[in-house]
Amino acid sequence: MESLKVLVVDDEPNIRDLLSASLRFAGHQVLTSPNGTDAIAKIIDTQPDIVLLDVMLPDISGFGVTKKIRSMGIETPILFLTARDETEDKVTGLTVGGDDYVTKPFSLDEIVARISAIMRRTGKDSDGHSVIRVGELEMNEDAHEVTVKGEVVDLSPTEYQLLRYLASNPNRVLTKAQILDHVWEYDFNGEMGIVESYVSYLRKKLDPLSTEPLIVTKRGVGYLLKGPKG
Amino acid sequence: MESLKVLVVDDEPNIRDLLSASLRFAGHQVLTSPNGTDAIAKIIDTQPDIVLLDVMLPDISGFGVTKKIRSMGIETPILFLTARDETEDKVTGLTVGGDDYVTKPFSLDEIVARISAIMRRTGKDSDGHSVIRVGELEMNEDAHEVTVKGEVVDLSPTEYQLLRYLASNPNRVLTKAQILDHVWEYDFNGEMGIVESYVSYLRKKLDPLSTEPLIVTKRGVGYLLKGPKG
DNA sequence: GATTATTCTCAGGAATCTTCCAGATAGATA
DNA sequence: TATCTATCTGGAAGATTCCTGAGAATAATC
Repeated sequence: MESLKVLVVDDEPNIRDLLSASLRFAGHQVLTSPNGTDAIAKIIDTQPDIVLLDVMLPDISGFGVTKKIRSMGIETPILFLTARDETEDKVTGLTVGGDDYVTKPFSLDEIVARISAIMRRTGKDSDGHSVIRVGELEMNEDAHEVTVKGEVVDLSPTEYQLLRYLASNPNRVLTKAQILDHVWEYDFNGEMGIVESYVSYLRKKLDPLSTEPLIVTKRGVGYLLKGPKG
Repeated sequence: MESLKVLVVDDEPNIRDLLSASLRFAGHQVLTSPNGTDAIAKIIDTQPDIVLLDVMLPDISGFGVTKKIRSMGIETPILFLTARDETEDKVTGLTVGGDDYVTKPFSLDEIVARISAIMRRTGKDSDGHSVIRVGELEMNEDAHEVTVKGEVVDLSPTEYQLLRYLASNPNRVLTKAQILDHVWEYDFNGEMGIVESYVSYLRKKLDPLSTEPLIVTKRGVGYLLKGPKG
């Protein structure tokens, strides 16, 4: 994906920093804003490609910000961030067009993936490759479908996200800490043993279909997904 | 469908913004107008392909606008927006020719579908494919008829709209929030559980006729309609 | 005005998923 | 080889998500 200009709007500095770092690493240009009024100004001023917008803001709510900018004819796609227990029902009428929303707490990889999905749908992403392909493995992001040598593999949500993270970094060792940070929610409080468990789950599902093991353990370091070359 | 020039006339900014965003995403060019006099001027000036016209306007009523422009020989098709409690007789007399009307509150997908229908009827849309075909499923938009392997399936209005939304995005996961925003009315204030209910209804009607389940649940993500190939 | 159809909510239960634990296994080191 | 450590994996509790039937409220139809 080409570089995008992303505006992150959230009153919690932690969330802003987390998202900024993650999105910058994904190759995007990031702007941040702590409240609604400032966000509106920045949107008008800088015309970002996409806005990550917290619904709960100190001054104007995320919904208010949306209405305001839409009334000015600005069609920038928005990815809403909402608390889980909050308003799962009040999204109606807001995810117009290509918009979407994720619930807090989210995983960083989830955000990056959703941004890609939105940009693909709005057609602003030229090389919209919705398929990740590594050797015999294929992940269709639109359909959320995984195949190995054409055979469909059924994965749970976490299994899917883990595999996507590995497949996005083929032939590269990823430490358990990195995996935990990318795949699990940012407030996850558990041990790294869970990564081992999920790698095990993936192997049990993937290896019977592949000619050689896809996920390789680098003892003392981490894991990597084996690609065709390198 | 090719790109259309649409004029949205409504005094409520919210409605204008909602429709603008939705129609722009559908690939149309959108102009807006807050009242009757301005609308008449814009119609003469810009010659839109279709007009979305609120009946209740602060100055001249939607009917007045219609009479005015028709008297000038402008035959642009009109889609009236009316409040539910307004008498339907009033409207029906005026929806001559290719015109149509929807009651507020409406669902965004309904509007897009009605526009397609009008353009097909008035013959201005060349490649207007009035039949959605996904695998064994066929939806005839003109006749509002659904068949699976040739067998006719009887659907309620909401069931039909849900299926149309799914069938318009085959092999693509749609979240419950997205489904709610596209299929249900924009001021719907209910839970997402209703999407589950209607998916259940659809499955009960469709699956007995199809060789394999059409609607697939992507746990933790949403639903998708399975098409013939990847 | 009565009957039927539809919409929507709710709640129990089923199915699946997440997480942790502990014993088994394999690799590294002395 | 013996020992230590890291990793693997099965099991199980608990949580989450999804499905579906039942019923009330509303709208459409005759």
